[in-house]
Amino acid sequence: MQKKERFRRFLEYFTQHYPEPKTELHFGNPYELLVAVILSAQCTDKRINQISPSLFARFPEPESLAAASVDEVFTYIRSVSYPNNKAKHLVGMANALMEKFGGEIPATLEELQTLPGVGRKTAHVILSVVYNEPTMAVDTHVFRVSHRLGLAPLTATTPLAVEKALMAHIPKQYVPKAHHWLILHGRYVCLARAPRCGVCELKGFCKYYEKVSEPGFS
DNA sequence: ATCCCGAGGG
DNA sequence: CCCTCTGGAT
Repeated sequence: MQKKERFRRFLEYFTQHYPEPKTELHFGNPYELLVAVILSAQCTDKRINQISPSLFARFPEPESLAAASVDEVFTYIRSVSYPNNKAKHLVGMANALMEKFGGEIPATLEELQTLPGVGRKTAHVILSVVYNEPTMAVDTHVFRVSHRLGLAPLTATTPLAVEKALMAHIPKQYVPKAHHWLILHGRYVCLARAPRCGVCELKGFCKYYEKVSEPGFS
């Protein structure tokens, strides 16, 4: 099957069945989203949503977070992965927001990536969700699902390469939605360890299913 | 033992 | 390129 046809069927299916996807992280403003996305690295959204209400109540805006001690922030996020690093990142991020951007969340990839704890993936999420820009954040789900479905070539071995492969074939107006579609599919159907091919509606054009359903596959 | 919406440093 | 960070769920 042609790559173009794979993308067409992928977009068609989710447009039909999940027309308005959105992030499952809970947030009330761009600042809260930025904090939540930084915390979400190598951690489930569910856990972030469990600790974020008390964190946002104590540090409701960049000013209070910038003035906080790393030790106190740590006590709010101790149950997420890498709490020491993330506590430092959050305080450093808030200080950089205050000093360089007047407390506002910047709207360019370059500016966002200057913030401590904000790499290419997090910056793309902010651009996509907050500013609705056609950018593709490639996380572990997007990376895995893109390869399995055959939306990214096996030669795309880095997140950036997968990002370029997806951007080359997804119409701009679908990019923010496609980001969520790939994540949701990875989270609930195309699981890393035990993909639920039995209930997957996309296996008809999935390269991974094509392989695992071969007669002699072990 | 492996995975979860990665980033920073060597 | 590699390594480290490092809690909780499965």
